[in-house]
Amino acid sequence: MREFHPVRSGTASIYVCGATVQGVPHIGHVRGVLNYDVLRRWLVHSGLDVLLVRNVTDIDDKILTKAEEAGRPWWEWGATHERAFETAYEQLGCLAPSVNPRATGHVTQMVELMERLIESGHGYVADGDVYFSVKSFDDYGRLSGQVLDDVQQGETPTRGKRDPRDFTMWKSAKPGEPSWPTPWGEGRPGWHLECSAMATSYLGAEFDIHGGGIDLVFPHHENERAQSNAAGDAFARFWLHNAWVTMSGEKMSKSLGNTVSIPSMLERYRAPELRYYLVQPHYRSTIEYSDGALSEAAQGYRRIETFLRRAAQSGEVTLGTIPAAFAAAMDDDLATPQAFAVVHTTVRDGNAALDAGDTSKALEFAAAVRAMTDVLGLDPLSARWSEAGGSDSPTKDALSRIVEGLLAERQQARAEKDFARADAARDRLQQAGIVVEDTPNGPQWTVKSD
RNA sequence: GGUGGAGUGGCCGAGAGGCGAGGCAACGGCCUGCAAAGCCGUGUACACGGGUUCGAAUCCCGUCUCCACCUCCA
Repeated sequence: MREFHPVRSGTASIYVCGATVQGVPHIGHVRGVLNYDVLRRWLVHSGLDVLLVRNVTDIDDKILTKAEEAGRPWWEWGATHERAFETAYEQLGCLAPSVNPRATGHVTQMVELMERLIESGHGYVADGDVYFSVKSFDDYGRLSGQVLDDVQQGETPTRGKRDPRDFTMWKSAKPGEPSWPTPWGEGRPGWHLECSAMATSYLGAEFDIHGGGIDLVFPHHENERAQSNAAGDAFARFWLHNAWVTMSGEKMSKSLGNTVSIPSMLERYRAPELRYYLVQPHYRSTIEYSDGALSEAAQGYRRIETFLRRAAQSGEVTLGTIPAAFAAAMDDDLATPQAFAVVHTTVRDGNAALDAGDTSKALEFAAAVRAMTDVLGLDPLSARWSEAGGSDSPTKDALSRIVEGLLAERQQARAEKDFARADAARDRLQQAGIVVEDTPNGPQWTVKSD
């Protein structure tokens, strides 16, 4: 951990390894993207102009085999799942990246990088494949802490490799597979090469932060770093790796069949509740998925939401200033758990101020809560999450009239002290999923989501 | 075999030598026609065994258990 100073003052450049678009996104995939979204929002709030590049690996062995199994063109398979990922990110309130480059669109840059590596003796060609010579780069292994001699050897035949530990930058074309022309023949990109090429082509030879999942440390990021540094590019100054979402103690993955897809989650929870669940733990700690923990997170979000709605009845809740404790937490390696603690103590203070009738103080606390949750992408009053957003739809309008009618009857019954009738009205609404709460400003109702 | 990480109260989840982060749940109180929401109060937890220290969840030694990476993976 080191103090963050950007390469170019006033700007932060971030490259994140995005999805290999071979299947539907699960909550583990989204977790990482959410973390970098929070990081980006925080850096923007800190006054930096953030450039965020999130790549799409749209050519890869798995995409080819899965597309073939499904009898679909490989490019359609990739595009379909790319859309699924983008939709999931958007639904959870991730800001769009500055650019989301696809590997297939950057072959020119990859060829250029390989040429530099071959010229300098770090790369070599064998039977149309292009390899990186691991031994030619002294610093190999430093990022991941791996010692070259102790690395377990793969079982794949080494073909033209000079050393079995050398990795493939470019794969020669096989019959029926898509390919692109290079000086060494037709072929397609290797996974490590594409990220090196895309990162530097958008962010320059040296940039600030490179992110991705913890599994990418070795070999992916180690290899990216080797390629770029060996080619003379300073590359990333900071590496961030987010941990997993696990299920029954095991990492969530398609091969284990323990994934939870985003669409199925959103049937049970609202998007900001799921976002709260994934963003609250520290990004470097594993989230052991459980229904109980998720519903607790949803409760936590609702507590904030309820407070802000309550406050909004007393006046306008603006985006206020961020408390120092929150900023200190976020500045400390993105310590979101402590940041959430600050949010909650502010909520408590705000509720207490409301109870005490101190409106101006309450609105001040509420404004601080909005500012903090805004940075976390969780502001309940934002246009993104506020349910008032679609209130003028005919359906909502009709619902609202019926509910208001029933509530008026209930108020009448209450005034007559006919509490049985009043409670019956409330029960009827409750059965329809509508929760009624009495406040000093009269009864309030909300549609409950679960 | 090598590398990295984890084990905290009923649950989730921080912290990192003395002062119990925060949330959820529970219990008691206030408020309420009753609820709900909210507020106040209650919990004495840090895998195990030793040690260092006036004092250890936090440092040291040892042990156990779990996870991840070294093959595609967020």
